[in-house]
Amino acid sequence: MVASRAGVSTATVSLVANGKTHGRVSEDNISRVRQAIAELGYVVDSVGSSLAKGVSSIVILVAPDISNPFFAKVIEGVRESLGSDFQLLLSVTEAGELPRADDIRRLSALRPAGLLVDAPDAAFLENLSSTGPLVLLDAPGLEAYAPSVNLDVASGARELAAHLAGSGHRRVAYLDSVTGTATFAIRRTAFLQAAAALGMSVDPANRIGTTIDVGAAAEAFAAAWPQWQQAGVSAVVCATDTHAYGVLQEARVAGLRIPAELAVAGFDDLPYSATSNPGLTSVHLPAAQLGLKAGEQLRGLIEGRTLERPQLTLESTLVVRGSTDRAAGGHSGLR
Amino acid sequence: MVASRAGVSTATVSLVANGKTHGRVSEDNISRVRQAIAELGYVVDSVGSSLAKGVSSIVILVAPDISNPFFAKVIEGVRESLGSDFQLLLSVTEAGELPRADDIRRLSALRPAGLLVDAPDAAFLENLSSTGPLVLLDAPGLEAYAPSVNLDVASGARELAAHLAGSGHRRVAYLDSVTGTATFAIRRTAFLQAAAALGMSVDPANRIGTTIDVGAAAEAFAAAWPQWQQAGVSAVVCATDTHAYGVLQEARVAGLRIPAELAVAGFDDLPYSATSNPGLTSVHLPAAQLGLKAGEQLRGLIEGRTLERPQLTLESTLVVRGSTDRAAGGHSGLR
DNA sequence: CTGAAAGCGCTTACAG
DNA sequence: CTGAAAGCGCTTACAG
Repeated sequence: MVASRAGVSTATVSLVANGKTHGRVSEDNISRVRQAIAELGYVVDSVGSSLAKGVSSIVILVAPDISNPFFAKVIEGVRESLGSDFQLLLSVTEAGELPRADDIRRLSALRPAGLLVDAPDAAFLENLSSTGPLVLLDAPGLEAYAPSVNLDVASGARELAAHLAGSGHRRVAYLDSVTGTATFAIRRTAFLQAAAALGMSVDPANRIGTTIDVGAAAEAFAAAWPQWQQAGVSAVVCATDTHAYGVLQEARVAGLRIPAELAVAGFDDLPYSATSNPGLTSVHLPAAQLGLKAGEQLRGLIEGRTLERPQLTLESTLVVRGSTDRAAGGHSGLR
Repeated sequence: MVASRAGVSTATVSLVANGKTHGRVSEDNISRVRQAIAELGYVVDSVGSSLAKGVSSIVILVAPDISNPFFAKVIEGVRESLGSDFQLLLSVTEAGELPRADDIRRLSALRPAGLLVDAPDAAFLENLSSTGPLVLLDAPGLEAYAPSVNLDVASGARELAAHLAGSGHRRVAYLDSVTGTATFAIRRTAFLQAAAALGMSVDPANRIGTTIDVGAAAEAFAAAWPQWQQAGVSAVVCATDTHAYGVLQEARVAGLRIPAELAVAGFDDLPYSATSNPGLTSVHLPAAQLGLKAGEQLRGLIEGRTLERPQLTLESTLVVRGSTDRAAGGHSGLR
């Protein structure tokens, strides 16, 4: 080790590089080593270090859907809380898939300092034989497996129901997501329950579902609308903003006035929802916070702390825009 | 090492695990070791292996913009070509940023088998002191730094110009991206040149630019349209599909008939462009191929081969849809 | 406070 | 064809 040529043993260099000098290295040596490190641009070889320590400085983030503006925010939050002490690396799988058992084994062979898993299912967690620090994101109902950070989508769903009821809507349609993720069941159930309590009816016949895809949602809406219209539906709630974009698209084609003839709302509050015309009313989910908190929890675990609150839930809030509220406006087209 | 308990030395196990048995291990031992490996679910510890070999099985993909449907396709291609011999990990940076020098040093300390860098700039490559296998993606003009796989956006731009000229357009506007990336200069230059050759005018006054953002593009178009209209502009070409979505959005609000009163086209052919209404005419870029070829080139480098063709260029092609061609149709709204 | 030494889990000449 | 041994770059008891 070249750095040791600046006066001391490799052991001392290691101590300094790891900040474990307290009461073990003289001030004199500390500064001498620091200078040598700076001069040589030395960076601790993480492979050697990992082998000796039994663990690396890599944190692996596993997620089924990385190409998603919502997820980009989550990542930002994770980065912020993890800082530069850890290398955040994204596990890349086929779109919409979680890594398979042998992928996981290979990832474990990297000896990551910790694992962050977004939107897992029970089967995945069952297989996950990893023993290291683990935090789940957006895994409602799976709290038994590991500390997790969840989103309280139900509260936002109730706010949305109240908003629509307050705007005078009485018959509402629901455009669901067909993926079996727990969050969608929660969104639907919470909304339906609150709607019923507020005197709005969501006829089972007026509930449909598609994949999370603008085109699919658009087609499904186009096919369903005549019937919904006949049934007196004046508002449609979509399980995701992506579904809602499909509805907005078809509604424009059909010349439907929004929100006068049809109010539209979604969940997620994706960036595009703020700039679309009309703006899309949506249940805002704190993506960056989700990442941030998950990162903090994982740090705690890595540092061997016991988490005071292993289960965290973040609030969702309704953002009202032009798609349900004429007054909410948004920018209004050509000037 | 537990696996060696199945009869032989660790050296033999290592040989089998690495497939270096040719003429060095007896058939007998090979199968005995294989069985032991299977029984114990043994996976080579990549940290120990990396240290001994001096290189890991990690391939790091560095990119400024991971939350982009186009990029998701690129990743798919990379995965396919890299297979399971390498761990593909995404370096996560702030949105739109490439990693800084010390990030890179830390990544290098992981001893990656290779590096894939998407859309870099010269400054980044200057700093990149990494010595290992390196392949650039979408880095026109930077071929001097490393083997690269590029996109021939110019040919698509020329096709687009021919298509618009053939549809009778004479005055065209251009909505550019303001980020300095080389690809945008190429898109613009190629289109303008071909347009001029075909007798279409793109008045400098009818060229504007915004960030890659639907809202920003929508506003800019809204502000510019009155003048464009007065100037007789009948088509607008956008540097990205994202820009075009903004134009389509505002055009709908204004009640502009598309493509009759205004034809709109973009670059990238994002998934949404196929399902929007009208569908968006766009220059298709082979994202998955880009990733696939880059992965193949990197593999070659890692395996010590000399690349027969270190510089690859993939063709772009025009996809004509309803936004420029009434006949191209697309699905047509409520049935 | 300091350094020599063992060991992390592998791979690879090397001698047999 | 096979195994003992050295070594990859670090960290961490341990003895001083």
